[in-house]
Amino acid sequence: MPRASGQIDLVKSEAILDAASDVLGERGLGASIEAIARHAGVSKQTIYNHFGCKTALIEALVARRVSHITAPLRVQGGADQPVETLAALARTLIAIVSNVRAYSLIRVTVQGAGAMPELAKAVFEAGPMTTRTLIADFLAAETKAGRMAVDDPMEAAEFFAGMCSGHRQFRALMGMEVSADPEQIDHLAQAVAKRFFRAYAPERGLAN
Amino acid sequence: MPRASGQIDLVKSEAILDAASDVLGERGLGASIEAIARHAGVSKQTIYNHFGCKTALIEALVARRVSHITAPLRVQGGADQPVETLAALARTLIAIVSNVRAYSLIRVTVQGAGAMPELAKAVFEAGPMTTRTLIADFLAAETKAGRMAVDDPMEAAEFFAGMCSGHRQFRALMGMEVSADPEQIDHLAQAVAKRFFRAYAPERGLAN
DNA sequence: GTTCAAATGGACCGAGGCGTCCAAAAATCA
DNA sequence: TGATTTTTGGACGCCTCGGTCCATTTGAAC
Repeated sequence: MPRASGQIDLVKSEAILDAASDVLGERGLGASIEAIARHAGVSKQTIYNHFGCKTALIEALVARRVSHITAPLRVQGGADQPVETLAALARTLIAIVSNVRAYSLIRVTVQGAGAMPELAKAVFEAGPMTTRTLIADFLAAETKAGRMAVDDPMEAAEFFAGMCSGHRQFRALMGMEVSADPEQIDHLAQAVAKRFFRAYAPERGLAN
Repeated sequence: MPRASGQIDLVKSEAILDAASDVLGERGLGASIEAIARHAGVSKQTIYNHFGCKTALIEALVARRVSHITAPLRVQGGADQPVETLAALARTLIAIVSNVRAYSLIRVTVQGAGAMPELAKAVFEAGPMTTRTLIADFLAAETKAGRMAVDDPMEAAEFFAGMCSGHRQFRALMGMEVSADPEQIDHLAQAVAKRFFRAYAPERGLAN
């Protein structure tokens, strides 16, 4: 019997998505399908065989990346000192925000915001939004345990995330350099945690 | 005698820049010159008479907007309660970040980051960077006066700015809705000021 | 009203991109 | 080896856009 129908090469699919991520990240939404095909070592027609059209390709790309985003954000509980958990959280967040490579997706989304708003929403929900709720949940729990005094967890989570990203997000979006030195990140994360905890510490027991 | 040479209509120039701001903000860098011309009520050729080429038009647009950005950021000193000044500052910052119209420029810059990096740098210097130094200066002064205890003013300024922008910047960049209700903004600004001050208050005299 | 630059609008060119088509080659299973 | 599908690569149509050209109109200064 011949090869069964619909057996497109999944490895090629991945390669195409990788190439799309690279090329789109570099040249933006204006990057041509041909460029992606070249970069993937694949013919243009194959891309159309796999994805149908350019927007479908981009949607697939975003969908795949989105599933990666949520992964490293699990709140690693355990430490009974909130400051330590906060610092760990901050370290993760800052690392994410400093990872220039991850911005290919976001830059594409920003560009395409007008043409495909659902995409922007999906990215936002998968990224910043889930992050915020995760942090908020943690803060609420700590408050209930009496270790912190957070009146509005969602708001506070936003403050926390904002402190972590600062201008880094902006810089990265603009294609400017962003230092990803682990030592600096760690220092920054500790500062964020210390100050944030101080801002929301219970009345007595102000840890330094 | 005839009209002197080089007397292009400055009013038209402004109209073109306004239109460019609108259309580019809506449709992104991909917006056509013709669309801008239509929106400005001007012929395409006129745009070329005034600006030469598309990138020059965009540079002019950015330059004009950049001069607007810095304006409302003057630190209005006077209040001897740092919290009040902080709140005023936060209100201004949040308003800026919530002003969706202002993002036409930024979105264009993000898109063009690859093609014209000097532009991105100029926007960054004029906007976030000067903001940060302004805030840092204020914090340093307050610290010197003993009303606050900021060890690293630049870092703290970044935290402050981050708390103000939060996800709003991100959302706006993605073309999503951003509430600009003055009442909400005011509430948020007060929360930022209160928490930030608490994070950096001198050892004694923790104003609630 | 005369004069000359600026503005108009519409045709035009060339480049480049999306998406299609197709015939030949490669890969897969029996 | 044979049947069948995918892949390839290149040509093609179509469209949009940046930018130019030009004949005509508008309008400001004299």
